[in-house]
Parts: sequence; C-alpha cells; structure tokens
Amino acid sequence: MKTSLDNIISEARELFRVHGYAGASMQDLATRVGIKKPSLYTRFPTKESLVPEVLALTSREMDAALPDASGDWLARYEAVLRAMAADLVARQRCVCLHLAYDVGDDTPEAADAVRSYFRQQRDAMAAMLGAAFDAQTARAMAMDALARIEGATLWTVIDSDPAPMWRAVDELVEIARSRKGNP
Amino acid sequence: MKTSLDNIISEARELFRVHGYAGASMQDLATRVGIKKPSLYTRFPTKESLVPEVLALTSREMDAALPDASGDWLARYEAVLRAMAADLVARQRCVCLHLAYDVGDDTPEAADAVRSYFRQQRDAMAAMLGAAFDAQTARAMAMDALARIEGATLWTVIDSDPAPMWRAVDELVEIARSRKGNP
DNA sequence: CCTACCGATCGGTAGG
DNA sequence: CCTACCGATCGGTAGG
Repeated sequence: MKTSLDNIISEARELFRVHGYAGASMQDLATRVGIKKPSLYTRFPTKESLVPEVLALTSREMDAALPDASGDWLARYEAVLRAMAADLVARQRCVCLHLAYDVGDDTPEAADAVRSYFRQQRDAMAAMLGAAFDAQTARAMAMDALARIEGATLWTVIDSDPAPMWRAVDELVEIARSRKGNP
Repeated sequence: MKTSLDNIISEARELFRVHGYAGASMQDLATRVGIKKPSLYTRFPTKESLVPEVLALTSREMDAALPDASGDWLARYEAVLRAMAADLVARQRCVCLHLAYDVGDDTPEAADAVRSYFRQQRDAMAAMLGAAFDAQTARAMAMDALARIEGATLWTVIDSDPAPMWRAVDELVEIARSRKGNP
C-alpha cells in the first residue's frame, strides 16, 4: 500500500515542485518511494507520462478539499482562493507553474497537460464569477486572480514571505465583492 | 567580437529562460556561441557561475533602457513597469523567475544571486514609491507589483496571451495614482 | 518487483 | 581556443 500509484505520483510532484521537470530524476523518485528504478517503468511508460498524472492528482485533491457548491458564489470564490494560497504558502513553490516554465516542445504531452490544467482552473474560477459578472469579465477576473496568486509565490520562494500572497487573496476577494453589480 | 563575454551570457540567459537551470547544458551554450565546450570553461569556471552573470547583465540592460531620474515618481514607476512588461511579453517567460524556481540549495551561489536580484528590484521600486508613500507601504506595493507582473507571465507561457500583463500594469499604475496621499 | 545493462549526455579537466 | 577524455548520471530496456 505504501507504493500505491497515488503515492508515487505524489512523490513525483514533490520532486517536480522543487527541482523542476528537467531536474527531477527517475532514480530519485524510485529511491523516495522505496523501489528500484526499473519497477517505476512497469507503472509509468516514461518520465513525461508522470506530468499529466501529477496535475490530475492535484486537481482531484483540490476538488476534494473544497466544500461542494454550498453558499453563495463569493464564499466559494474566497474558499478556492484561500485553499490555493494556503497550499502554495505551505509548499513555497507551485508545481504547476514550475512545470509550465520547464516543459517545452520536446515533451509535448507534458506541455499539453500543463496548458489544459491552467485553462481548466481558469474556467472553473470564471464559472463561479459568472454568477455575478458577464462571461468576458468573469474570464478576465479569473485569469488575473490566478496570475496574482501564482505571482505571489515569487516571495514565498525568495524570502519565505507569505504576506504578498495573503494581500493578493484579500484584495481579490474585495475586488469581486465591490465590483459586483457595477461594471 | 561575436564571442564576447556579454554575448555568451546573453545566450546563456536564453537557454536558462526556456529550459531552466537544470535543463540548460554547457554543450548547448557552446554550440550557440560557436565554440567548443572546454573553451567556455576558460571564461566561466562552472555552469553555476553563469547565473550571477545573467542576472547582472539583465540588471545592467534594464538600467540602461530606462530614462534617468527625469519626470515625477509616477512617470518613472510607470516606465519601469511598462519596460518590464514589454520584455516579458516579448520573451514569454521570465528568466529570473525560472531561475528562482529552479536553483536550490545544491547551487547556493546561484540561489543567492537570484535572491539578491529580486530584493534589489523590490528595493529600487520601493525607492520610487517612497516619494509618495511611507517606507512600509512602498515596500509592500513594490512586492505586490513585482508579484503581479511575474504572475502574469503564466498566461504568456500558457496561451501567449499578453492581456493579463497589460491589465496588471494599467491597474498597478492606477492604484499608485489613486492611493497617493490617502493611506 | 528485481539484477544487470544500454547508449547518450552531463559538468568538468588534461594537456597543448 | 582546440582534441581527447574523465567518472557520474540520465531515461529507458532485457530478461527473468
């Protein structure tokens, strides 16, 4: 049970988060999960194939951590932002942003998975904001919110300073609240 | 002249930007500048030593591109933001953020250089804002501004969409203008 | 799930 | 600035 699929993917995520895609090795992953490297290849055909799995696990965990569609849209929006921020502050870096920066045209499946992940995040957030704003506004607000939160990880990486992250969350919630109704 | 120091550093910067620190190889760099790999080591003792050079070159170029301390603080602030944003939109990714995410404790000189770079950027921006805000507010505004601009590269990487970047710049300028005087 | 191994490439050096 | 080379590690495979 210790070497379950999800356990391997979760450990791969930690390696990708800290070392990036290029800097994470299959040998390190094997050591972390306590098996030999060739055994990894019975579960995952390539290193690249771990990337979609890592992103899918992250999406699944985020969905599970959030309360289902209870409360108003603003409460749900704030809950999502705070959950994301808390995770990023705790782990210092964002795996997904690291992968977005690291994977290129030489690993097209990984690059596609990263693109899909962020578009899905954007669309989910835009759907919430769609309760109070027109589609175009909601989409722009979702993109800006994700950009601000990801950008705030700059200071969790550089100075272990979570203050910019929490300011970003507070301001994003306030913006959504105050703009409601007046375009 | 083609293989000047700055030329090598500039090519190293492109490799770091696209592939990250771990994903950039000295062989690739040598090929790009048209010399053999061992010749690189007559100019730079290690791969790691390229990181401080890349950041220093970037600082130098940014200083040179900006008009010297003419105009009021708001005009200078806006000029800095627009120069940074234009560069990031053109190149899709930020080398400095990629390095901040990629370099770790195994390359301490590189990690220190990245930390120093961003602190210096923050302090320079805070100094401008210091003309109209108290030191603590100016510092927080500078951190938030850098975080927003770096964060907006998420969408230049994912979707080649510069819109969030320009929205961030416009809003940051507007925030600085409107907050002026009233804390 | 293992041992044993592959060719390729890594950062870096010797020696001129 | 080069040719030639080093040990280590990379992603991945053969075969059981």
